[in-house]
Amino acid sequence: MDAAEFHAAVYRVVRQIPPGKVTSYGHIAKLVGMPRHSRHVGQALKYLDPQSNLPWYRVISSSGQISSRGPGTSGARRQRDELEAEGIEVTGGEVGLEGGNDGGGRVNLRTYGWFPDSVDFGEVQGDEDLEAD
DNA sequence: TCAATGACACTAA
DNA sequence: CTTAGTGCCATTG
Repeated sequence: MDAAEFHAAVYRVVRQIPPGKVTSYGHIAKLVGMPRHSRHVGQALKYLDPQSNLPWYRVISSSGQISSRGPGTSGARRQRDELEAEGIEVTGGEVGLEGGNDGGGRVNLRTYGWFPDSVDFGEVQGDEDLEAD
């Protein structure tokens, strides 16, 4: 699979994330068939066009933590704002609480997490047996 | 080619 | 709850 295909696959999955829900880089990587490429999922999102209406903000780390794109960047701040706009509660990252805070907060995956075994943008794997929560 | 990097994940303490 | 360490692998200099 080429980088372009990988990116395209990531975009397809991200597009399936329902409003008010979030998922993790690792899970997306799993859905596209490359569970070890969690880091590259983030790369794909970074490489996408600003014009794209892709809900990249619904993708966070497996811990529910919004990735801090580094001090001086407003990416995390925007992401937190978008998530709150979707009705998602974001804890931490309160501006003004700590100096140099770029807005990195956290989302409760137990409430807003979206982790399907597969997505319906194409074919699915006949996986029926899974652990009960 | 080698070395360093990264919008990560997982386990242990 | 936190910090530290290890694994991961395409991309980049």
